[in-house]
Amino acid sequence: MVGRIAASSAPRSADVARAAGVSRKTVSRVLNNEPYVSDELRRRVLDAAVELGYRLNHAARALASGRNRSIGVVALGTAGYGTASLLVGIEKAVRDAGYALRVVNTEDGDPEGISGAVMSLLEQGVDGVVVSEPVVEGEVSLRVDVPVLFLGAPPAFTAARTLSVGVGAHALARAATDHLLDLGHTTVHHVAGPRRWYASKDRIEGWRAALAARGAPEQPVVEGDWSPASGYAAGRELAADSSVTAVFVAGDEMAVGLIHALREAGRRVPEDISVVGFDGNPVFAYVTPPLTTARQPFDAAAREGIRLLVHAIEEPETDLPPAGEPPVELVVRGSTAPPPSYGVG
Amino acid sequence: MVGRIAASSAPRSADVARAAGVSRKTVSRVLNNEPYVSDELRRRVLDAAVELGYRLNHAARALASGRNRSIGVVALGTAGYGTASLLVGIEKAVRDAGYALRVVNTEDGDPEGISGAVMSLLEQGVDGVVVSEPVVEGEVSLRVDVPVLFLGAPPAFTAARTLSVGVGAHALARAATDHLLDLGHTTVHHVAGPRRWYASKDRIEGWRAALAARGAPEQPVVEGDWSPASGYAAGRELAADSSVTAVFVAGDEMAVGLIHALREAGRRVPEDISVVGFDGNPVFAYVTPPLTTARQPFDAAAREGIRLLVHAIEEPETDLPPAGEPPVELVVRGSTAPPPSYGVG
DNA sequence: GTGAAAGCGCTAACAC
DNA sequence: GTGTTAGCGCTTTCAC
Repeated sequence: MVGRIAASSAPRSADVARAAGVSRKTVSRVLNNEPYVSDELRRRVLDAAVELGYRLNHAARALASGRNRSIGVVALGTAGYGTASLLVGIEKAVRDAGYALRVVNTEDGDPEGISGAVMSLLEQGVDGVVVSEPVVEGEVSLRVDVPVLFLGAPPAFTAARTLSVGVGAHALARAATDHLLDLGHTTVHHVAGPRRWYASKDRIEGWRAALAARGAPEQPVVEGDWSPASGYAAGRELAADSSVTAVFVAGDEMAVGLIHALREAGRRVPEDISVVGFDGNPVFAYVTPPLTTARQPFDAAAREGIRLLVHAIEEPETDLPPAGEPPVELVVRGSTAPPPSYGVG
Repeated sequence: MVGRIAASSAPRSADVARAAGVSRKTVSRVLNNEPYVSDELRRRVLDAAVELGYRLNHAARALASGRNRSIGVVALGTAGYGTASLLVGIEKAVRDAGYALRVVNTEDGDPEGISGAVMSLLEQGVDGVVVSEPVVEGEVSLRVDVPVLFLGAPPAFTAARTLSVGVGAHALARAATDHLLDLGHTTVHHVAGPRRWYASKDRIEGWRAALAARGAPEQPVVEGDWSPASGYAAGRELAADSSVTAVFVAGDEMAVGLIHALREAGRRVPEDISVVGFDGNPVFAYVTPPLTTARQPFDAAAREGIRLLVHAIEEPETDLPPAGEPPVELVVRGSTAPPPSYGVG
């Protein structure tokens, strides 16, 4: 048998062990921060590893240990502020927890797409899965043996261990509607996202609850698709109805489109019609009029969700009580005002 | 030796082989779409795999074969439209190529942060790395034995095999400036991103080239940080200078902030001052005035970059000529107009 | 066309 | 505290 002469091949843990004059197992212990290694050996191993430019092979570790130290996320393939903010928050929380992140987008968060994405993540070997803003609850039943976190919605499919962390959308929608009602509007119209999205339903319900609590008349929901163009279309529709004085829109971008249509139709915002958006993208503080909006706690939700998920991965036995919902934050800017006085407009 | 009784443990390729009545190697061949397997056996193996709910173990495959079928991306940890669009494009291209995606963000794309991120990706076992919009060229020298693609900038560090795909920022900046000059403005001011970003430099140079080509006087660059707030600050500064009639801003969000400041200061856009943004976020078609902007070809750049990267991974021998730059796309909306007539304003 | 043996780089259980 | 022995589940020779 001829020895491998490949001088430039990457060093393995055996090389580090040899260089440090210890066994491979000791190297393994040091690399995994396990106890029962003398400080002296630990030093020697670490020095040797740096010296050789050694890099641990995660695949081998995963195969031998059964643990991957990685988390997979299923996200929506859009560059929208909400989706992107959530992903950034997830990545940071995952990295801080010492895990690697694998991402699979679904073009359209339907149950089949999501289950396919989860499947591919499972093949890749993840210790946990995050489903970011699943669109609908479905009867997809996957054999998933790792914990699954649903972010921004209740579980969208059955799995052995599911967790779920909301963004407080119901309370946020209610606060947005209450703000308009407090200003003196007799009722509030609502432009929602697509019905099949859980996020849409949640906001609709919050809006409805606020209306019901004040005995305000409920209005038919106008349905958009999150795009500014759909908000614009909704705006044209609502501008035609002279009784409209206040609108709660389920997304900032739709709200901007709506305001544009309203102004084109000669309706002033906020003098004639008040508008509240949803999300909290800071850039809309600089449009005319600056957009009043319900800020979603993307970061806090991601952090809290990953904390729960990692706990479920590392200590499957003990239940960790979820922390309370993050505070409701309504950002009042210039797109809301009291309704026009009767008999004056 | 007592057989494992764990009835619920996940099936392995040996189980599939047994169920199909073939050897493990044949299963492997079928799963990897290798030739020299009879259709009949192929069918039997596939059926058995589905029957047992078999899922391939990527870690084991990576360990045995040395290939991971995964690509790592180093991105900026921001939810901005540009970064997010690029990531969405990368994910889709990677998935279409049959690879898995691993993501590591850097809080701040400095050389140390990037090299740390690349290192962690390498440990995870990726076949290629994408560095999305690195901030600066640095003297970071990593021992990277897989191909590295720099997206939106030239190579930021040395590696064995580097590729780079631009977004045509220079040409885009030049087109934006030319548009303003064509309208009759005698010169164009520029609000840039942070100097240490490659993206900022590229745009500055395109702007400068356009000015120089017409013999237009060059103006000092105002530096922002991509945020709308920094655009607002730049707007206050520029509003104080009555000679300003046209501004090319290196990012849409800064442009929106700038316009807000201009209008607050009593300068009309576009009547008094024309503004062009950069990126192409569609929502800004719905603000007042609708923003004229240079649209970055995020998707095309990501697709082309990943095509090159995958080629470099799979056929390291042959060089693939990069396709031409994508077409320059200037979206003219309402924030630009001819300069105010002399003696009238 | 198909199968048997060996081993990828690491960690698990055990011995010392 | 430390080292030894056996695999993790797959793909790779190479024989048939």
